[in-house]
Amino acid sequence: MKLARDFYDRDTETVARELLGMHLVRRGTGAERRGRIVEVEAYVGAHDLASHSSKGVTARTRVMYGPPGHAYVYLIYGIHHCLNVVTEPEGHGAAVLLRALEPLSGIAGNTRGPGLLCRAMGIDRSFDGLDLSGDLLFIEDPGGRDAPEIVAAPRIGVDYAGEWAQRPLRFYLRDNAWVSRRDRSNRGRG
DNA sequence: TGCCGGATCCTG
DNA sequence: AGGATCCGGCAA
Repeated sequence: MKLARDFYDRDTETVARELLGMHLVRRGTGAERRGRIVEVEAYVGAHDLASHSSKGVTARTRVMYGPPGHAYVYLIYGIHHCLNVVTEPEGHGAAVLLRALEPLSGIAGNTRGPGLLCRAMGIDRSFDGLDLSGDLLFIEDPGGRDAPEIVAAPRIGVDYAGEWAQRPLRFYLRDNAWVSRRDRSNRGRG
């Protein structure tokens, strides 16, 4: 069933881990597009120097600081879109970046990587601020699954963030073929 | 108002 | 290894 707002209104690392294995569902454009979330990153709040919210409340981060259970979508390098889901109570400035999907149905193209994920799911900046309790874009718990084996690793592309760059806030399903990058070292399981 | 650089991806 | 290509954030 569709995840309710209280799922998102919790500790960001917990939400990130629990999102692994959930289904991201996109409707409103022909056949339903559905993929299994296999890789995420947690951006835990304004004190997290890798997070856009560390700049404070601005036009761009307004949605991140808004209520949980909404989409935060931004444009990166002028080309690609990235999809996040806002977590924790309003005013906290935290979100989980969805980095890769295992295609399940209705998906054409690559879903390994946040930009490719958005392209395959038909998500752009018009989705910024969208309420995930609606029918256009939401996350569903497929139920009936065992607890997945999760690997924790440093986040990708945040080397500018000092010690926060090293924090193991990237999570993915161990041995899943759809994860965007393979680690050389399998550190930080958990 | 101008400039710098990025939570990426593709090609060479 | 480097280019694409837009816009947010900050300095002036």
